Amino acid sequence: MVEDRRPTLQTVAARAAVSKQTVSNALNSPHLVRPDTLDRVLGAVAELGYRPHAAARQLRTSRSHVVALRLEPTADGISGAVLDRFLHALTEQAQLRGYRVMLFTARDDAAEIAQYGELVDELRVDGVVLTSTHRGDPRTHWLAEHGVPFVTFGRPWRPDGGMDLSPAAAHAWVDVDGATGTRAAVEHLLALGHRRIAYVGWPAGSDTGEDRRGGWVRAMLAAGTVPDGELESLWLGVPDGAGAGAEAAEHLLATAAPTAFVCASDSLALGALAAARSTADAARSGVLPAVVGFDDTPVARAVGLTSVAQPLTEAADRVLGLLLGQLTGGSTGPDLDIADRQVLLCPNLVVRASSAHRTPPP
Amino acid sequence: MVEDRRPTLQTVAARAAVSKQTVSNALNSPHLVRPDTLDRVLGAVAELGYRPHAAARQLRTSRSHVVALRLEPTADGISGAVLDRFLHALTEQAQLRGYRVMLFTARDDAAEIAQYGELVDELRVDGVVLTSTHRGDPRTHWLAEHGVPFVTFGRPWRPDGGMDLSPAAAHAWVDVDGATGTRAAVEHLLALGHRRIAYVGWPAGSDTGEDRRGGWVRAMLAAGTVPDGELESLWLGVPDGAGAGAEAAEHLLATAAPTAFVCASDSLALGALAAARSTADAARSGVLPAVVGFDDTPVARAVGLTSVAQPLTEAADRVLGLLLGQLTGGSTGPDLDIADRQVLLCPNLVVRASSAHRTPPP
DNA sequence: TAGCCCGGTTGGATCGATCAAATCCTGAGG
DNA sequence: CCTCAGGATTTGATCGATCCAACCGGGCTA
Repeated sequence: MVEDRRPTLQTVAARAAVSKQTVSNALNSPHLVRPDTLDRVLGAVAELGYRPHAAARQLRTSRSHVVALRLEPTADGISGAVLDRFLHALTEQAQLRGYRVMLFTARDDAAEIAQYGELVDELRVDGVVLTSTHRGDPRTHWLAEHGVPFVTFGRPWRPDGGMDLSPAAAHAWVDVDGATGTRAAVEHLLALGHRRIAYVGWPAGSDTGEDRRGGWVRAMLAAGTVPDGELESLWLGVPDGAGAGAEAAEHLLATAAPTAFVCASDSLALGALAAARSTADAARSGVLPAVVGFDDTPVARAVGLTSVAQPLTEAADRVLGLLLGQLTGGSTGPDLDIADRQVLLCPNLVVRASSAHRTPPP
Repeated sequence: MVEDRRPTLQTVAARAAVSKQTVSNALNSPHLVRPDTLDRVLGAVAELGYRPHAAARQLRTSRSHVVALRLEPTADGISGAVLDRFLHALTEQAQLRGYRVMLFTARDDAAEIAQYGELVDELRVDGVVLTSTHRGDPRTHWLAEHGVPFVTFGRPWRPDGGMDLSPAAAHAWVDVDGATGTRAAVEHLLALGHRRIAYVGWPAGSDTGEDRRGGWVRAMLAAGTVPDGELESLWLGVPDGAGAGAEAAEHLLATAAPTAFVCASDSLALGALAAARSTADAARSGVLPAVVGFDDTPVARAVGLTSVAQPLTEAADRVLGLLLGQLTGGSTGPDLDIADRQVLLCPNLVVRASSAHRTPPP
C-alpha cells in the first residue's frame, strides 16, 4: 500500500546523478557506459526497484515482446490436450526468452484473420504462432501478405493433400512426423510377433490423417506380413471419438481378424481397446488384441495405453526459436536457409500395458 | 505489402478536417461531438482503417486492457482439462468485452509472485485471475497489499481448512460448490436404488477434497441408508490417478461391499470403473457397480462415465465480470456489497452409461 | 599549439494517444 | 447591438521510454 509511485528513468537518473539517457544505455547497451558509472546506475536501479514501462518502450520501439496464439474453439475431443501441452511449453519458452503469450479465440479462419488484423494493427503483438494448418489455409497467405512474422505448428498442405512448396507457402514451420510415429508403432507390434496389424484412422481428407496412415501403409508393405492386396481391408476411416473407434475396431475384428490395432488418436484407440476387450471376453480366449494410440494424452497414461508421443516441448522450443529469429534478425538480415526454417520432428513411442503382452493369437 | 504506413489520429484528423482531439472524442466520447462531424470522422476512420495504437493509449491512460492468468505447471492428470476449458471460456469472454488474456507460468507461489511483480510493475496487465487457491495462499495477500485488482477462481481457504473470512481474504472470488455436486451424485444413485454408496477421494489436507467429501457425507447421513458408524469404512483417500482409484475401489469392494462409487475426480472414477468391471467379471454376476466421477472431462464423455460438470463457462463469465467491475468501478466508486463479490456456482450432474442401469445388486 | 578523433555523456525531439484548459461558435436574452 | 451561457472544437502539455545529434574532455598527430 505504501506505493510511492512507479520509479521512472528520470527518477533513477536523478538518484545516480546521470542523465536518463545514460540509464537507458546502462540497461540496453552496457558496453557504451563506463564501468564505474554502470555500477552506480545499476545500483540505483536495484535500490528503487525500477522496471521499464512496457508500453512506453513499445511506443518508441514498436516491439511489444508479445506473441499471439489462437486458442482453438473448445477442442472437445480427448486430443484437445495436445494443444494444451503445446501451449504450456510455448508459454514457458517464451517467458524464458523475455516474451509473453497472448491468447485469442476465433470461430473460423475468417474470424481469425480479423483478429490478426486487430492485434497487428494495434501493434499489440510482434508475431503469431499458428496451429492446425490445413489445406489451402487462407491464414498463412494473409499473414505473409501483411508482412506479419509467423511460424506454424503444422506443415503447409496443398489443396490436393501434398505438401505445399509454393513460394507463398515457403514460411517457417515446425511439425511432427506422423508417418514415422505410426511406422514405429507397427514395427513395435511386429517385433512382438503380430502380423495382421489393422489401422483405425480418419476418413480421407484430413492431412494429418493421411500422414499417419501413410506410415502404417509403408511399414506394412515393407514388412510383407500381409498380402499387398489385403491391406485395403485392414483399415477404416471414421470420425474421431471413442464410440466410432469401438465400432470400427469391432468391424475390423469381424471381417479381417487383426491381432493388433494402430490408431490415429487416443480417442479412437480407447474405443478400440474397449472393443478388443469385449470381443476377447466374448470369445473367452483370454488373448487381447494389442492397441496403440496417438498423442500420448493423459488418458493414455491413465488406462495404460501404448501411444505415440509428440515432442511438444521441443516443438514449442523450435517454433519460438524460428519466430524470434524473424523478429530479431529482421527482414533485412541474411535469411536462414529455407531448410533451417522448416523443422520436422520425430515422435517417439511410449509402450504401456495395452501392447505389452508377447502373445498374439496364432 | 502495400502497407503505406499505419494511420494515426493525426492522419485521420487531416482527412476529416478536424483536430486529432476531435477524432479521439468521436471514438471515446461520441456524445461530445456534433452528429455531422461525428459522421465525417467515423467515415474517415473507416476509409483509412484506423485502429488506435494500444501502447500509446496505454501509456497515457495506464490501462492495458489485458488480464494475466497463470498456466499451471503441466497439469498432468486428466483433470488438467478443467483449467483448459476455463481458459477457453475466459479468453472468449475477455475478447467479447475488449480485453485480452496474457499467460505466464511459475513453478511455485514465490515464482508466481515474482511474475506478478514483473507484469504489474511493467504495467502490462490491469488485473489478475488466480486459480487453485489453497490454504494460507500467499499470492492473494501479495496482490491485495500491492493494490492489484484480482479475482480468484476458488475460495479463500484458512490454514485450518475452513473458509477464510478475515479481511485480508475478503476479496472477490468465484467457485463451484463441490459439496452440492457430490450430494447430487449421491441422490442420483439413491434414486436408482443404491444404498451402500462409497466415496473415493483424496487424502485429508486438500480443501477441494474436503469440500467434495463433505457433500457425500451429508447426503449419506441425510439418507440414512447406512448406519452412521459405518460411514467411515465406506470411503478412502488416495492420491489422484486411475491406478490409485482402481486400488481404492477394489479395497472398498472387498471390505465394505458398496454397490456404487462417487469419486472426487474422473481419474479416480476411471480407475474405479476398471476395478468394478474386473470384479464383476470375476464374480460373473453381470451387475456392475455404478460409478460417478467429477469434472466431466473429455475422458468421461469418451468412456460414458457419469460425472459432475462444473459450469466453467459461467465461472469464467462471472470472474471476468467481477474483475472488470474492479477495473472500471475503481477503488473510489461505491464498492459492491461483499456478498455480490463472492459467487458460489452449482455444478450439475451429467448422467451417462456408468450409472444408468437401474439394478443395484441386492 | 591548433586540430582531430573518440569514448562517454547529455539535451531535445519523438512515438501516438489522452487530459486539461483555452478558444471558438451560436443562439438566446437584455 | 452587445453580453453571456453553453456546447463544440482546438491547443498545448503529458505519459515514459528510445533515437539522434550535439557536446565534452583528453590523447594523439601534425
